Amino acid sequence: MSCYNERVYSTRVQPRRSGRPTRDDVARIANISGATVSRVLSGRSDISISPETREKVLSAAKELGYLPNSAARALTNGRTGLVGFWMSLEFSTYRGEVLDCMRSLLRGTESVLAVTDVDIEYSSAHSFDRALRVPVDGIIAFDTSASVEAFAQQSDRIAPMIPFVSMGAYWSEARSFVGVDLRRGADMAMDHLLSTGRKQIAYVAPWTSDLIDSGPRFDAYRDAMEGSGLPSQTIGVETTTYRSIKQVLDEIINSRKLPEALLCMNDETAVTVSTILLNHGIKVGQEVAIVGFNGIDETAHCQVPITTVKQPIEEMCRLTWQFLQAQMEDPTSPLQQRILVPELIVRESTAT
Amino acid sequence: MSCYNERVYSTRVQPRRSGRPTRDDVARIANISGATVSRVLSGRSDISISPETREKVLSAAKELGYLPNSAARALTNGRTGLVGFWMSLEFSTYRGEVLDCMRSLLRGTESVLAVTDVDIEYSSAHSFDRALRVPVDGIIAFDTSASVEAFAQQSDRIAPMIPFVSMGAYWSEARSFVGVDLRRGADMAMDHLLSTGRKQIAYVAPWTSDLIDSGPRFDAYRDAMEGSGLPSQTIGVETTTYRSIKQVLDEIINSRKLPEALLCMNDETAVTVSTILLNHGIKVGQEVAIVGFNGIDETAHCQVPITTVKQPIEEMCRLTWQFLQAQMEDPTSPLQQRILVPELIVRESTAT
DNA sequence: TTGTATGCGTTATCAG
DNA sequence: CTGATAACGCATACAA
Repeated sequence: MSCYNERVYSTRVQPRRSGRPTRDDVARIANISGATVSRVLSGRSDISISPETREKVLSAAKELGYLPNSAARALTNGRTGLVGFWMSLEFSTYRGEVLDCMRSLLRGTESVLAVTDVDIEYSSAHSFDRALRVPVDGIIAFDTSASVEAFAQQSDRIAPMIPFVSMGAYWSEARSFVGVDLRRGADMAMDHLLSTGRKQIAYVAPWTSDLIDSGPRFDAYRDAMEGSGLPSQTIGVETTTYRSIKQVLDEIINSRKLPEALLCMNDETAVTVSTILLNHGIKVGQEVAIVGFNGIDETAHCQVPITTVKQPIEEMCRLTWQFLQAQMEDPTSPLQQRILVPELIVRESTAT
Repeated sequence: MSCYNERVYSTRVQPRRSGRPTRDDVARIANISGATVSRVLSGRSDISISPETREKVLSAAKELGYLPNSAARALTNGRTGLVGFWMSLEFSTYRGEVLDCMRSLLRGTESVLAVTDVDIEYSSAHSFDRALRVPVDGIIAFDTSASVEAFAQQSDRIAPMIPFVSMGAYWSEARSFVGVDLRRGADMAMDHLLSTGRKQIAYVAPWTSDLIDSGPRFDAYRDAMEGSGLPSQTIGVETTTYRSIKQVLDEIINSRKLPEALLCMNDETAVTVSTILLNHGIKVGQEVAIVGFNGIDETAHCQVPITTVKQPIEEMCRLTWQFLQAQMEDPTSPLQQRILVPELIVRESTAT
């Protein structure tokens, strides 16, 4: 390159150098080549390094507080060691239990879980784009209906390249998944309520969500009621907080229109409903039956233990991780799809 | 370079190419340069592109299902747009509420939260290394004592380079933090118990954790008891599950050695303890006082509302994010440190 | 408006 | 055992 052709990149919009010390900074201090620094710091045992060199590198690295740049590493290696876990970070006990389980599974592994918020309420495209900013080797999408579809759609081509397994209540046939047949679970719950003689059964869900008039839980409810020639009744709550549920229930109770049974879209709601009824002196189980979904621990230990449709969390997570590992090892491996059936756990809240 | 000097890197151990289409693949299809593809896909409005070119690029990208490689982008830009959120993914309601709050804060931002499991039980160095594999622009460490220390130690040099704010009960003076003075909160709780005449007060925590004989909560308990000339009594539980708490309590109740008050290390434990006592027909509040920590919603709505030391979640998260943003904008900005005081919320469980 | 060339910080290959 | 260097995929300064 001739001297008059020197390029001077003086005015970059954004500084490229992060300011952090790099491998070559370490090399300079240690008076050896950058390649050797890499070798030492790679921590591989199949590479031989002279003790003095190793020492020089390590002390230089320590002095500088050097930390390898993970983006550069990822670019070179073609892999990051990260597994993206897409889920709604909106809090729920069930989600917490699932996260807990997944975390235990990955603990012994080389992979690191990077949990990303995929917001159900917001535009799926937006969440989707954001979640994809995390450089991962594979993705687990847990209970994120919108994103699964978006991903599957855009995925005509890209999908086969990124290891992806969806897990939970929603899935796309185009990709690998471990699904839970909530419809079946809800059917079991309705069978149970109807076969124990309940006729006035209402479905409880937030009217701000899709669950209020669609999805496997609602569908099962509606079909069962119609199948028995009974009228449906939906109780919409603002949110699943104590306050807003109480507001709705108080009104119903005061107007003496409380049904014989309440099918709640999740356990938290069921527990709260139960508490409120009990505070009104209503006998949960005898007077009013309550059923929840997911099977969180609390349903077993609250004042009146609650009947619930328990998700097979452990098996779901285990299979998902297994499927994803297979795909990460061989991206061309065939799709793996499995549907699990939840379990109806009958407790006092639906006693006769 | 002369022809006899051609290097042929034919046999790489690991394939470098991920197999996914790259920017230049798109360029080839569209018959234009890679730079232009970048320009189109950057979505910047201050760059002028001819309509036909844009169209060509977009359709080629779509055809290939092209997705930019985030690692490469990060390397070039010097930033990833990710914020690392370090926390224990071991489930607890309090952690869930904090996560929920943080997520809301970042929702409107350009930044994406990448939640990483930092396991308290395991070697801090291990967790630490794993968490650092995520390429982030800044780090929030929530209630992760070991990692904060490890980071601060290693941080003599590196620390100033990576924006880092710790949040919650643990912090290092060497870095920015938003702390919560749990000691003060626990002092308030003990004052309350003692001033309402309780003398036999026990401290409840898992004996498998450090909390059983150290930390702000235990220290406050011990000091208050000693200060009043009262004997300390620690009740160690295996875990904070219903089963293991019940096992311990049953024994104590049967041997008629139940204290007048129980200071529980967290709300979940307090709620469970309360439930168990109530099932034994023991009047919570009158016969036995119960205090929890953190201030989760449930304490307000359970059978007997529980007195608790409430964490200032919202303010804590807001300040932390504010501090981190400042550091990310200007890495040389001075440390920001703040300590918040929790609030004692008195409820029926400590009624006289 | 578009193409060419450079560098981001690594790792792995090849030549000493 | 160590040093030089070619990629990895992208964004931008510069030239055209």
